[in-house]
Parts: sequence; C-alpha cells; structure tokens
Amino acid sequence: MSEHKDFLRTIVEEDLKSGKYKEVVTRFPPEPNGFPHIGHAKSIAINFGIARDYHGRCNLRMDDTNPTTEDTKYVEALKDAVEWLGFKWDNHVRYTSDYFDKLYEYAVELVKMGKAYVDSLDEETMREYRGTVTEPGRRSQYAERSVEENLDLLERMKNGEFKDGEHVLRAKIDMSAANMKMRDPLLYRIRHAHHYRAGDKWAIYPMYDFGHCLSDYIEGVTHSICTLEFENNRDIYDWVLDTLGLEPPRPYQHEFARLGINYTVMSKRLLLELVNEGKVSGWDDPRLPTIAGYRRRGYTPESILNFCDSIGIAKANSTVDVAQLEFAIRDDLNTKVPRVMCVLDPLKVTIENYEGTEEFDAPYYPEDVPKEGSRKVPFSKEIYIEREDFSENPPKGYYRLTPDQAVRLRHGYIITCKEVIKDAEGNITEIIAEYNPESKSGRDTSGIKVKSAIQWVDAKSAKTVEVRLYDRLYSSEAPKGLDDLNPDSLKIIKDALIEPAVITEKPDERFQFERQGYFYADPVDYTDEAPVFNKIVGLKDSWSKKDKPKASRGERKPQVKKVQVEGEVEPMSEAEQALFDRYTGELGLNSMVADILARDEKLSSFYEEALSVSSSPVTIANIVANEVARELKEKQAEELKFNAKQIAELVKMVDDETISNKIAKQVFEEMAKSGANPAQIVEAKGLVQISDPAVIVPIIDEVIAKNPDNVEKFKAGNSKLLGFFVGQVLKATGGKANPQVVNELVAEKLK
RNA sequence: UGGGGUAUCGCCAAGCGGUAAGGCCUCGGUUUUUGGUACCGAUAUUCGGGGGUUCGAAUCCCUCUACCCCAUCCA
Repeated sequence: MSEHKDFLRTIVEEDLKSGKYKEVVTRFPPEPNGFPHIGHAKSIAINFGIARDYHGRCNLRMDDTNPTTEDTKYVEALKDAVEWLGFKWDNHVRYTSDYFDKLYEYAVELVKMGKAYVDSLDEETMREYRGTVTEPGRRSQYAERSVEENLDLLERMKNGEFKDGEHVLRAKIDMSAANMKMRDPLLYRIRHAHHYRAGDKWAIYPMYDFGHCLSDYIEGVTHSICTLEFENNRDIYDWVLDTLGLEPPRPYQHEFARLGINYTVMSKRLLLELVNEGKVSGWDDPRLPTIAGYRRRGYTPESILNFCDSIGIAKANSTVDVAQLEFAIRDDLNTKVPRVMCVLDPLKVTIENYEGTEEFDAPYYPEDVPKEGSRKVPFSKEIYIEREDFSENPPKGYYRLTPDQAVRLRHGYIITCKEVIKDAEGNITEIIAEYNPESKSGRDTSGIKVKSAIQWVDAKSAKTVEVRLYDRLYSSEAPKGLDDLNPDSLKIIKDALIEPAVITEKPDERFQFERQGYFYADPVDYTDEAPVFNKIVGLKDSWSKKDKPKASRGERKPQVKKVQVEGEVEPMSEAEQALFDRYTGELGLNSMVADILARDEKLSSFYEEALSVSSSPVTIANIVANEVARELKEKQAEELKFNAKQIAELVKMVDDETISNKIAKQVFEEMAKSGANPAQIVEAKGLVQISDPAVIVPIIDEVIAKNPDNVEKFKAGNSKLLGFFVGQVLKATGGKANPQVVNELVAEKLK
C-alpha cells in the first residue's frame, strides 16, 4: 500500500473504525457490452485493491440489465482481465440478471408503498414533461393511478402483455427536483428481447438506477465505488435503499475520477470505431488501450498495476501522460528480462583481418540486474550492424562507428572502419573493417578507448525475424476520432536479424533488444519458423532527443498567462445597502466584512443580536462573518447550538486577552458542537493564554536546541521558518502561548 | 441558465492553520562494454483570480473565473 492513503481508503478506514461495517465489501461491476480497457484496470485495482488491503472481499458482477447490448463474449473478456491482473473475485461471478426476481419483488414493494407508478406517456412526451435544467418538470397524469392498477399493470408488463415502450415503471419522487435524475426516474422498461443469460423469461428489465443499488445491497457491498459521472445518480441510489427501508447495513456510493491518458481514446464509441473501421486488427491490437491489447503487446500485469498505483485516486478530472505508463513497463521489465542483440536495419560489415569463427560468452543480464544466465554469441568475418550505428559525416557528439572512430562490438572486439562501399546511388552498402585481436571483451589488452558498444549479429548464424514496431495510435494529444490517427503507428520489419540463441534457447518471451527497447514474442503469430516480436516500448533515448526538435515528448508548453475576467457582483438591495453603510460608518467595519454581513440576512440578524450585548463591534463582526458563517452555511439559525450572547462572551475573552485568537477558534468549534458556554470550555480545558515570557522563553530555547538545522537555515535567510518555530512553541504549550509574544521572542532569540 | 463536482509545477498527486511531500517528464552531473539502469543534483517565494479573518492561510470566510457531469425507455 502506498504511503499516502487516497480518499477512498480514508473513508473505508473510518467506516471500519467507527464500526459502521464489520468487513469491507466492494465490487467491480462492468456492463458486459465492450472490451475492458486500462480505465477498467484502474477500477479493478481500486476495488480489488481496497478489499485486499482491508481484508474484505470484492465481487465481480456483470451489470447486465440491458439485453440488447450485452453478450457473453464480453463477460469472458472481463473475467480474463481481472484474472490476468492477478485478482480473485469472491466466490463465483455475480450477475445482476441473477437478481431479477428479487429486484421485481422490490419494485412491487415500492408500488405498494405508493412510491412507484406505471407511466404510459410516450417517450417524447415524457421527455417534454421532464422539464429542463432551469425549468421544473410536470408529473404525468398516470401518476394518479391506484396502487391496485399499478400492481396489475406491472404484472402484465412482466408477463409480456404490452409492446416495447408502451409503459414504464417510474419512481414517484419529485418532478421539480433540481437534480434532473430525481424527476421520477424510470425503474423498469419493457423489452421483448432475448437476454444472453436470462433467456426469454423477462419482458421487462430494470434500469441501472434501480438495479445497481439493490444489487449492491443484495451482495452486502459496503462501499460502492464508481466514476464521477454517477455523482448525480447518488441521490437515487440513496432514495431507493432508504425508501425500501432495508435492514442495515447498506452500501454507500463514492465517486472517483476516471482515467484519461493522452494520445489515447478510452470511450466505447471511439474504440468500437477503430475496430469496426478496420483501423486496428481487433480488440487485442497492441496499439489499443484494451487489456487484451496491452497483453498482446507485452505489458505485464505488474506494470499495469504499478501504473494504476502511481497515478493515484482523486476527484479531479485528469489526463495522465502516456510517458508515465511507458515508465511503468520499462521499470518492470528492466529487472526481469534478458538482454539480447537484434539488428533492425542491417548494414553489412566485413572484417578483413578476421578468419574462421568463434563464440563469445555473453551474460543475459547486465551487472545491475541480479539474475543469472548467459548464452554463446557466434562471430565470424561477416556481420551486420545497425545502419544508424555508422555515420560517414557524424554529427557532434556521435559515439558510434565513423571513418575515424572505433567502436566496440558488444561482447566482442573493437573494430575500425577501413572503407565505405556504396552503390551507384551513393547508398552505403557495406563497410570494410578491421578488428583488434587484443580487444576481446573481458580480456582487452589493447588499451583502446571507445565511446560506445553497439549491437551486431553474425551473418551466417543470425535468424531472420519479423519485428512489429508500435507507436502511439493517435498523433493528437486529445484525439477526437479517425482524423487524429497517427499514420505511422505500425511499422513492420520483415527481415530483422537476431542472434540465434533467442530462437533456439528461448530463454524468455520478453527481451530487451539492447539499445533499442523491450520486445515480446507475439503470442498469436509467433512460430519457430517465422518468429514475430512486438515492440513493447523503446528504451529511453537521450541521444535522439538531442538534435531532433522536441516534437513529441514531454516538452514544455509555452506559458500563457491566463487573463482572469472579473464577473459582476450582484448589486445590494436598499436595505442591505443601509446596513452596509451603518457597518462601515458608525461601527467601523471594513468593507469586506460589512459586505458579507449586510448581504446575508441570517448573518446580519445574528450580528445585531450579538452587538446588543457587546461593545466590540469589529471583533464580533469578524467572528460572525468568518466562523459563524461557516456554521450557518448548512444550518438555520435555530439549529445552532450556540447563541449570539455566547459569541459576545467569547469575544470579550479575546478582547481582555484571557485567550488568544487561536484558542478562540478552538473554543468556538467546541461551542458549535456542544453548546457549552465559552468560559466553561476555557475553564474545563485550561485554555487561558500564557503571555509571561518567563514561561515561554525556556520552551523556545528547547525548540531551538532541538532544531539546529532549521536555525541554520533561518539564519541563512529562510525567514519563512519563523512560522515553523512559532508553531513548534505553540504546539508545546497546547496552543496556549500568546502567539504575538512568542513571535517577538522567537525573532529576538534567532537574531 | 438550475443542480452536482473540480481547480496545488509541463502531466499525475500529497497536504486538512505553523518549513509547498512524492512520482512521471525535462535539464545538468557521476558510474557504465546498452546514449539503458542506478546514483546525485536542479526545477512552485507560491497553491485558478481578487479580497477578508489571523502573529501566521494552499488550508477558514466572502466573491469572481474556468473546466467537467446531469434534460437515453444506456450504464
């Protein structure tokens, strides 16, 4: 578990601690109507992860209430995804469709309570009646039907006596609710459709808002975690469970922000478009953000999980940089996979002073990877190197082979270029080179220093392989559709050359092709006769970034300072204006505070009341405008535990310096909670202010002695640290020290 | 426009009145027979803007702004 708890875990912990639940139960509830993608992985990681961390359980539930879109092939893909990521669902897979009978009983119950009715408006009229976000809706005339009639109609809907769309079952809530979702939401609709699991048993199917909360309840779920777009649905969630008066405990819904990644699409619509239009090879195309795609590409479950962990969980809509995902897979594979040599774009090199053959012993792992294993790498007169690793006119800082720069063949000898052979067009076709016999890797006595070692393969023994190079699918950071596709997202190299051990020994299925990236033996198309490797991700490359304009990677955007448009403030009414004038004039309040009080009737009347028993208009005003305002946000004046007179008392204690402002806030909070008199609170908790330097100085000395580093920093000019010292002293005195005095004393001491 | 949310570095993200964590990206440097890895170091005087309260504010109060979600018989 990471060091900082996310807000969901904080909630779960509190609920467990308070005894609200004995055990945490979560669920991952996808609708089986599409392939799971990395956004699902985030949800899986959260739900299963929380269950694991708090020793609870997590259900896998197919939320299959819409027979027209769902299919069993998707449930298989969903199960696969969860298993591949390494999680185990509790017991068997659950299906909302398993609860259809129970759900129907609950619906009947609601009807009997008069809380649901059969509506027979047609779709369009119903939409019209719903109103708009600014105008309230109207209730359908059918809402007046008797319980008996509703029961009868519902029964007949279930029995299939009506056509699709003829009737629906709706909750009777509030057609003028500000939350549109609460305007008599639909509970059931008629669908004469074959359900992939329930078959033809049902002619009606529950809606999400009805089925989901009850399924959670039926399964004993405690924390129903979903994405932000369901925030508005939470009211129905609560309404259904509360109205039914179910036996506690019941689940509560909590929402987090869904995952977005740049250069990537996550919506079902766009994903489907790619597949249907044949822009990708299928749901498992390695360029797709589907679980199947990442899996085929060669991503490991650990890397996906680490990624999910690294991005955190919060409520702010966000788009994660795809570089963070790429980091996760590199980081994982770095310590796991063997290093081998593969030449993608071969350039022939003939070593003129070498005869015969030999084999080099080459470890599969570099020294910093604690794994054992090695292979033989054959070598002879003719080899291939990467075309990019030779340059006739090298740019500045080029470390590889040039007409005057030697280079080491990784695990082999150092070679120098003798001659460059070109074809009629001037393309380099071959290099004639010379090797240094004293420079063999591991027993080099040549004394030659080279800038780099490059990968190569022996011409005779190398195997030809197909390598599929994947790049991001879209060239736009926030792709909207097919127009944003990256035309170069797939490059197939048919005749790359690889050292033989990779094929004959098969030490692994994932490899690092040295200096190039991580590759994966394609699980579908790979055969021993025609091996195929997918590029998972490239190595970080600080060389190519150097000269190329920073086109595609994490470049800084030009900083544009945002201009803030100041909006209009509502003008004050005449009465408010009069109050405002009196406050600023006669009572000497500053205009901000006066404004707050004058505009808020609850606040101003509270203030007036306090004023009548006090002679400190300004202090009272401050505390009313700041502290009391907070309490009055949610509550009515009558609901307050404290009264204006108590506030006046509190202010008096501040005025005569019995307590500090800081303590006053603490006391206020206590008053708001318990309604006790301020004097009592101060008395009971011994909060009287300490202003005597004789008492404070020793504490300051102690704090200073304990923090020599900070004293140094402070003296070096970090004046912010004054707050740190004051804070420490205040903490040591339980907040009772007079902060002003402490401030002066500390400043004096540290001078 | 009514309601519900959200704003802290280029991208994520801690922080809950007392020194602005961490990761990714970027940029330097050390080590290196991978221009990889690892390791060191740099990068927010400031938290969407403006005010207010306070000895002290990213945190409390007021206000403005921007963005997301809601008017499917989808989930």
